[in-house]
Amino acid sequence: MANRDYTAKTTYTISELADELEISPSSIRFYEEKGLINPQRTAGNQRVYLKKHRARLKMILRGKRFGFSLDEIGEMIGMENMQMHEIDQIDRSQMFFDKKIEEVRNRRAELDFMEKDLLSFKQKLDRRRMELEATDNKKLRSA
Amino acid sequence: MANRDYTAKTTYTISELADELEISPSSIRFYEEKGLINPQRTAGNQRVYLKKHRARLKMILRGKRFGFSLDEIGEMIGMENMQMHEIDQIDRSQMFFDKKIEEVRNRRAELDFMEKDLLSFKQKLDRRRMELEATDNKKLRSA
DNA sequence: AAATTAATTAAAGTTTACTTTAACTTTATA
DNA sequence: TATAAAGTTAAAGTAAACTTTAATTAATTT
Repeated sequence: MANRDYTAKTTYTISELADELEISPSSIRFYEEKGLINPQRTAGNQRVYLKKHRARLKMILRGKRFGFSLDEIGEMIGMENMQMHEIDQIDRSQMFFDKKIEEVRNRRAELDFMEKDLLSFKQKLDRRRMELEATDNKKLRSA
Repeated sequence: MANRDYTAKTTYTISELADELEISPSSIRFYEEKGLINPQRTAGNQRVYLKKHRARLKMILRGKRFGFSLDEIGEMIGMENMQMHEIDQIDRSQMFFDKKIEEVRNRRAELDFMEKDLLSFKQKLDRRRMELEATDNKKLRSA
């Protein structure tokens, strides 16, 4: 296959990624400091990000939105990259992930409650709106 | 109806609520300072919480777990309690809640991604486990 | 080649959400 | 009724997650 280059983007500078993910370059550097991501470097020492780094960052942001702390996210990443030499070690990690998966599933139920809270706020406004409209109509008729 | 008292609990001290909701009394005081809750007081100035305060606290905690900041939660509560005198005002508030409800709904999709991330970590471990077991069996046979 | 523009680091600063402390008062228990 | 346990406030302290700054170097544009 000769000379294929569909100009598909495969590397990113820090600010390209920052723009795309709507976070600041310093946040990305901060995550690196915390050991959550390890980009390559150019000859001149500037960070170069590949698809996998972008995917990793997206995962970090999802974890954050879920409510995991950066330390927790770091723990997961650490386990993912760990050399697993013993069945026991694997079992413990599996249990760790089972717990996290359950947390995620429980969270779904909470979202339902949250939605109910918000809908009930909205309905309260609806009722108030109908009252107001009734009053306004009365005023209009009597005018 | 004479003398009914099913000893059903209708008031709480700060530490009773704190214990039940698994937060510290100071957190509850902190939420009060932020204007998120307003308990009654005893003659001796101690806080007394009713069912509605308990419900309010639960809502605050749900909001927090969702990722709303205390300021955002305060904004919602403020709108709930606001005197709505104008249709316009109501419309703006409705739009506010519509946006929040959409956020909650979008979050459900993210939970699915999060779960996928975690499941894929787990499967990686599964594969590693099978490799390890195969190797161990070989060793056993050759021993 | 000169001048922007973007990147680098280390360190200090900021915000949010609490927690702790201290000095004191109220309520419950022995 | 004395003692202990729980509550009160204001103010200072803390941890996490960034952000800002400053001094410097690299890459891009004109």
